[in-house]
Amino acid sequence: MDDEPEAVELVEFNLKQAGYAVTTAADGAEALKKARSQTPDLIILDVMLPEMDGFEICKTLRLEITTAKIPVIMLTAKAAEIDRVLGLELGADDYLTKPFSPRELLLRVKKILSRYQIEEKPKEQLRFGDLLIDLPRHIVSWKNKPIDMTATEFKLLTVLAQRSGRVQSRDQLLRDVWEYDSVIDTRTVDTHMRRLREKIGAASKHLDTVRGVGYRFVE
Amino acid sequence: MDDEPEAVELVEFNLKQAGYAVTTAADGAEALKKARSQTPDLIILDVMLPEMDGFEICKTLRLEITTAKIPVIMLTAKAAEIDRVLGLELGADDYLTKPFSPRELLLRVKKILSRYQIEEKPKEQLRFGDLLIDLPRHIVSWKNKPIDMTATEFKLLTVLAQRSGRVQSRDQLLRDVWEYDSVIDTRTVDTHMRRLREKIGAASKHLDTVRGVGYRFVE
DNA sequence: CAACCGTGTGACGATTCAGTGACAATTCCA
DNA sequence: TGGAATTGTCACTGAATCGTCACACGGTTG
Repeated sequence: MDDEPEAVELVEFNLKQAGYAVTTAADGAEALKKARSQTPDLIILDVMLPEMDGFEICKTLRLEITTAKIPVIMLTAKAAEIDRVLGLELGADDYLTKPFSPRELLLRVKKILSRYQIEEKPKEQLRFGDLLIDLPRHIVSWKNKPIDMTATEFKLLTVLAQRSGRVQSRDQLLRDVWEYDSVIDTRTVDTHMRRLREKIGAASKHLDTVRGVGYRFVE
Repeated sequence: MDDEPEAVELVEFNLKQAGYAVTTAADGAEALKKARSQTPDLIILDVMLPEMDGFEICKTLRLEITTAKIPVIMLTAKAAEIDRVLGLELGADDYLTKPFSPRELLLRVKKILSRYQIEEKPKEQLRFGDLLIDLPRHIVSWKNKPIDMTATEFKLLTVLAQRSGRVQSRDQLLRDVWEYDSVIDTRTVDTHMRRLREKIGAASKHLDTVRGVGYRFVE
């Protein structure tokens, strides 16, 4: 997320080389949008950006629940302390002054990620556009409006969403949602899918039927 | 804890100015001794030290229970990356390359301390609107009027409130409220929830039942 | 085109679940 | 020690939820 295309590419190339999945953004607005929708493990942010500067973005990221805890590394061309100060007080986790070596960047990234990985836990929230599934709160919401559903429906949706993109057979779902080696009819799954679709309304576009195979959650 | 007396003094002066209590050590052995006996909130360590170098000390600190969790900031004269790596791999929490400004040091110190403080303070009081739970006093009040309740009810309410928003299964509650791996019937939880709700009256709007899952405290 | 297969749908009885009142066992305290 | 407070269990009940069925629908296949 930088203003100089080549610099962005360089960073991207190096991070990808190192095995990280990288998404880039051309400006602040895009960066914020992607941060919200993808909730990355780490954000690298250039201070100098068109429109909204890096400080502004960092501040905004910190204010929103979904992005508040994502570590941020700030890139700055000015070595002046004041920039650093701001970066730190804004809650950035680290910073680099340009020019920096790719190796140095990788080290920072590695360090930050390892620090967070220690505390890392399985995802508590799954977000797909306007659909939010909050596991510990046991709440599903669509466009910030909570959707009431039964425990079974919640579990079914969760299992599908956690395996987003992969088709789950009815048998698979019976095992994972109903847990015991159920003596339950596989058609029961259909009924629950129907009820689930009814309840989540527009969000049911995420729930695909794969004829002859099973069901699939799509993003 | 440095090998150059003036530098130590400078750091000490600045930290004290900022209101921190500072202890210094002239060499590695002294540093270790003081770290063990005083268990400070933070250790600033120079890489270059007579006898035992900073890496050695850091490694030793990490090995001992009393000092393992104390955050360490490393100071190094060499900007070479390799040193940084070592510092990081040794588990230092941050580092500074010399020369550094006092202001920069203060920022790092502040940041590290705040990071740890956030994780460390269990709240003594929980307040949700008119409902106040005072942990050390063992008092619950609603609109400033104390509510009489039994120890079990208090614990139950506390556990739920401390995990506000997150659904707790009956089993979870049995583990956390009754503590031992209880042979108690999970339905017992229901009974206590009922009594709790009766006693706290209007405040029971905070106590949600999540059918098929458990109970949840909502704000 | 017609038979077929798999899925969506509406309805309904069966089951599960949490709230409730009662009661015995246990603990607490005077 | 004795009575009161607290605690754990149980059976009962209404309501929510669940599983199943029969049928409708729509695409696929021969």
